[in-house]
Amino acid sequence: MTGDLRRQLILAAAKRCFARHGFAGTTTKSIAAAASISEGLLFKHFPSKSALYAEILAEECDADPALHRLLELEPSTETLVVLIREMVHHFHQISDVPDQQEAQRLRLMVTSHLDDGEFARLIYEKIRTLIGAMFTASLERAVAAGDASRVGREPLNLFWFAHHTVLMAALARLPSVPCLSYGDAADLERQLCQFILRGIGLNETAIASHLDRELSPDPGQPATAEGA
Amino acid sequence: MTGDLRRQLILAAAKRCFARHGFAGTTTKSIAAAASISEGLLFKHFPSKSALYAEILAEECDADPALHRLLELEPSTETLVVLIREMVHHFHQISDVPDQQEAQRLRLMVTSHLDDGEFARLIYEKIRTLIGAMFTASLERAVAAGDASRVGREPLNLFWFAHHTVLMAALARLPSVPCLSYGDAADLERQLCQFILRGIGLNETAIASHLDRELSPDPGQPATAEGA
DNA sequence: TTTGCTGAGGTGAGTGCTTACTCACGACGA
DNA sequence: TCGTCGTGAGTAAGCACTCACCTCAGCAAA
Repeated sequence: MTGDLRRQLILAAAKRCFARHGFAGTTTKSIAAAASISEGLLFKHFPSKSALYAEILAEECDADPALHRLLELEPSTETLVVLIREMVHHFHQISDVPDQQEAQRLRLMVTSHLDDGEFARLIYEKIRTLIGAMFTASLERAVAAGDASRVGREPLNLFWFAHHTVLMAALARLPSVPCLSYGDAADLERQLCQFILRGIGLNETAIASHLDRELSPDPGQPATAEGA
Repeated sequence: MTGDLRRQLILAAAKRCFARHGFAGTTTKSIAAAASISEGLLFKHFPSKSALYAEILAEECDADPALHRLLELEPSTETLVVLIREMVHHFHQISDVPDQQEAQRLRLMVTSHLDDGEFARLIYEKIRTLIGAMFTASLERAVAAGDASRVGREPLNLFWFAHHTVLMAALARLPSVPCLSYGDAADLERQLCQFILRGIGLNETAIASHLDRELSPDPGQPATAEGA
């Protein structure tokens, strides 16, 4: 077993532990067990539990490459709808596939809010630089095209509101027994999309035409709409 | 010092500790210090750390009495707007007043989502029984009055979406350095209200008329719109 | 081929410290 | 002289972290 591979295995195991039990709730013993090694070896690779945790957080800061596909689209009402739809789908699927990469990222993100918020700030900033411009530009176009009404002087806030909604909805479905039993859960993604699109100012006709246009089942691996 | 009073002081101190550092991150020593007593006395009042934690969670399940004021209103578009406005205000103020009762409740709520979700389910259920009917009835009236368009077969989901949005917005502002720097933060409450009211289907004219109607600064202690 | 050395991968029994929790005992009002 | 309030020095277990030691491929001299 080469050192670098072992290192990656430890990081993966530790991420699972930290995501599920938080920093204080995770013991180095449990990490070592999850990685199927001795505690001694763990400390050969990482100087301390904190250093290991810090490295996981830093690693998670790297943005999702699948996201970049969205950024090549032309700003438009259509793009706006796609953006929201992908974002909703991305968060929605987190709780469907258990113990998955993205679920861990969500947990780390939420944990950070309860802590000093440092990690969350980094992620938010990364999201902002990646999709902020695309979102506001698309909203501008939508307003110009008569698809949306202009709302307030801070269109980016609308994006964050949307992000809040889907993140919290995903969090509520995270425990093995979901915290909330939505009525008509099968249609949940669509309801979320409609709520958000109306919220950011799109009118009913624009929503109806653009949201229905793409009822194609997701082709292969759909782009995720952001990073946490 | 009477036993029952001491008990309450311990509970209050422990709630602060648990809310800030989580269950695993809190030591009985720190709780005793926060309550200005010895560890020994702590265990005279509570058989274990877990029992103390459980009692705090159970206590938090009791609904907010201030909420009941809202429930005496007649279901209407106006009531709907008031409900959302109060909910937004309630969550918004959490991060303004640091180390406050409601902030602890928010932390416990979020922590539960990362854990087994048991506590969160109880709270959600309590909220649902308290305001579910009022929300849906008001939305019905709004639709009937031409103030809102009917959206989907599950109006209650819309309420949860709204709840998600404000809860997450509050969470983002919880750390001493907020995770997000909203543009034009002074107007944030109003922007959130507009986002949500549009999201649940109210039309622009209804929002404009009802939201502006009550720009009166909150009279005394405003009712909080829910329990977490 | 054999031998001996090296250095990285890996272990498990420690280390001292902290944790949750206990207990013998003092203070004191009823 | 009780019983309640309260303490501080315990205890055993668990914690992050260390260290002496083992294994074994790789490699070069004999």
